Amino acid sequence: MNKEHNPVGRPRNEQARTAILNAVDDLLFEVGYAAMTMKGISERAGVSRQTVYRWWSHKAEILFEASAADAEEELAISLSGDPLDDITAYLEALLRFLAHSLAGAAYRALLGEAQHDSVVAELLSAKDPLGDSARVVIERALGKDTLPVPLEQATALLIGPSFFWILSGRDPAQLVPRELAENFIHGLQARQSR
Amino acid sequence: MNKEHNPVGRPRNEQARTAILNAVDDLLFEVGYAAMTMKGISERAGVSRQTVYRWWSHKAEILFEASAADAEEELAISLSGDPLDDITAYLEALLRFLAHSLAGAAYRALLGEAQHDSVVAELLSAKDPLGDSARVVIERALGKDTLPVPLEQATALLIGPSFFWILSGRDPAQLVPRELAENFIHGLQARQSR
Amino acid sequence: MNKEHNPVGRPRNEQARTAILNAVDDLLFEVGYAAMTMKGISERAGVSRQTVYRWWSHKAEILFEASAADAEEELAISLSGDPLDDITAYLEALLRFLAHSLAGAAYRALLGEAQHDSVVAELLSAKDPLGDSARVVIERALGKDTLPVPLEQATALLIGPSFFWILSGRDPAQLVPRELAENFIHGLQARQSR
Amino acid sequence: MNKEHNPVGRPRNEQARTAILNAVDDLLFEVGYAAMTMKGISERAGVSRQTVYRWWSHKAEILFEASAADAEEELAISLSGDPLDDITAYLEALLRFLAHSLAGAAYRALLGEAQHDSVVAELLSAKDPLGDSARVVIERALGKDTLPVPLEQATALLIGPSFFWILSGRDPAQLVPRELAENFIHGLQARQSR
DNA sequence: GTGTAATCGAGACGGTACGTCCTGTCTTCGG
DNA sequence: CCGAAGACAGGACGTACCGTCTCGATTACAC
Repeated sequence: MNKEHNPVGRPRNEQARTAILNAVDDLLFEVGYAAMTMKGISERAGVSRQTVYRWWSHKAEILFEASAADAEEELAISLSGDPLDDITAYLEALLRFLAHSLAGAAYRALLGEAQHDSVVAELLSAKDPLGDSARVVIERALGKDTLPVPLEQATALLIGPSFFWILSGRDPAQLVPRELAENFIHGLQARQSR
Repeated sequence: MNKEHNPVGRPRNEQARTAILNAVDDLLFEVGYAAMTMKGISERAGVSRQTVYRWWSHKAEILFEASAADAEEELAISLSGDPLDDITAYLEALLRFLAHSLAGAAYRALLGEAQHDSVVAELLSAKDPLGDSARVVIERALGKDTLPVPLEQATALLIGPSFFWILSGRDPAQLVPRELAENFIHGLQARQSR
Repeated sequence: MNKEHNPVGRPRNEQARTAILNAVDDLLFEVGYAAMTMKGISERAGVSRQTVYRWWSHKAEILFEASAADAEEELAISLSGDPLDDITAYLEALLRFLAHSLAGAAYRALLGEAQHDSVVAELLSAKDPLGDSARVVIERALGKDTLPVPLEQATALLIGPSFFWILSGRDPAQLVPRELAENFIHGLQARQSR
Repeated sequence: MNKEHNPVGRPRNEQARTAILNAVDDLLFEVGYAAMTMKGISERAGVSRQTVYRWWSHKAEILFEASAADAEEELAISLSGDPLDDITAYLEALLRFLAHSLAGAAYRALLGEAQHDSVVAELLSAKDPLGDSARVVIERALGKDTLPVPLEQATALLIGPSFFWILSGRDPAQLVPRELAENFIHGLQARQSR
């Protein structure tokens, strides 16, 4: 009733699907995004090339599907109630994600690709783990209605500095999440009190 | 006296060099970074493939050399004396560069590539047009000694939000440079007055 | 029963195979062996370069396969019963093959290549159209058991003079097969009667 | 009087010439004819590429010049007075030359190349070490006027079998020069006595 | 001495083939 | 219909040599 009602023929092999997603994860770690090829993925997954192409068009899509859930999870934090603590915790998670996590490496690779491949750009704009997680944290920690700037801009103020720092190749150890959090909150308050 | 006075062998052909740099610029605009190939560059420049490889190893290197001067120029602003005006002007230049300029497209492509190619990453960290320009502006507009945070972090606070906004594919028209500038300055002042 | 009954995967394209063999024949005639390249062959055959390399490693192998059957056919003669006539007919066929036939040109090119390429040398020693045909003719025309010298040496005596004449670039018209045949037979008989 | 009377400009460097000829000899032995390149020759000789091209057009020309004298010397034999001994001695020298000598390897390489390169063919027909040496031996050993066949054909009968044997890749040890010599002489006598 | 002219080294140049790799599609057989 | 296997056209990869060229430096002869 609720499924494709008459899926005639042999059903999709779920083992093949997960083997491919795992292969992509492994290869990202082992050889990097650039050296990752559709051929390599299929061979690593022990799957025919056609099977990969049947379900995904680009390696970006596979990588996106393979890492999206991890990204969401890694960027979700439990709130304490204290705004400064919460923002700090979020920035710590963000830095960990961007600089040290495999899902974050996948995200950076995809975002890099998106700069010169509109298909990947569209993929990313459809599901935006950074923006989504930041929106949630800001709403919960600071309140949606008391924000002196639109929520979307606030996410950019929150994410931007760390994002730039990591993507421009700077050392993540030089960044202090608590200071960034203070700066973010005080900046908004300064605007508010004018 | 001050130059290499005995360059043995046939000298490098300067026309070939500029033809290659121009070809890279043209191709970036016409077909985009991903579809730009060493073969395509050499053919567009009317130059042998070997000649390209003799002087550059990767298309990234050529693009970097072709766009570095433009980037520097586009990000340099003349200062008025008023900090808010200056920061605003800089952010306007930054947004124009990242979102609309050819040199900016080159920069974004290279930065994207740097996420999964350490050779390109090194290339970019050697010459950092965004950081350099931001450092200059902050020093001149706000004074180097009165900054409540290290200069390097301040550049991240200044550049980060716009950088994230554009690279994550958001609409540049939704960003108001003056507001970003106010936020940047007030945030720093709030820190200072604590 | 007698064939590979389970050839997995897409079967080889027989059209591509014959197109390549024809292309090699054509190119040998049109541009000569030296100017014949793997690239040229693939383009002439309307076939991808990979497809050529998939089945043959060197142009020599293709040429060998393309001309072996023709060589065998051109060097096979129908026997009359008279030894002198038969040997004469064989030498006529041999001269025609070496000096005027396309398959002969292929054979000379391969033999030339074999002088400085051991891979080609092995190829030729595995299938030796001159030796094979001469062996047959001598056995049938003169009898195997009455030969005063080993069969193998007899083939060298039969083939050698014409072979040297042509390969050293001398004019085939100056060679009279009947005289060579007489000389060959009388030489053997002289040995025999001692 | 007998030399170029006014060779203006810097004279040719004789050291460079011999260095090139030696390099060709060395490379023929070390890497073989096919892998021998003009670039490799110049580098091995410690000479600029232009200097090689100034005096020779093809590697075949250099190799020819480098080996012609050796070939002539190796194929010249001192006559004893007994025809059978002389012919046998010549065939021994011929086999040694073709199968084991460096100059012989050069000759085979050039003759091989001549099968598909008319420039090399012309080179070889201008100076024919095998034919020349065989003519001399036959004239001296058997007398020019008593030959029952034209001298040129006689050389083919003498050289041909060994020539075919070696160039077709057969084992030189299986060939007995004395038997070949007997066969050659008896064959001619049989013709004569008819 | 002071041209003039040819040689030599070094090495850049436009070209072209090399053999390999990956792309995305296809064609077969078997589940 | 799905999937494994693998052939196919196409095209870029980076390398090697080709034969030519453009330099500066050298080495002879002629004036």
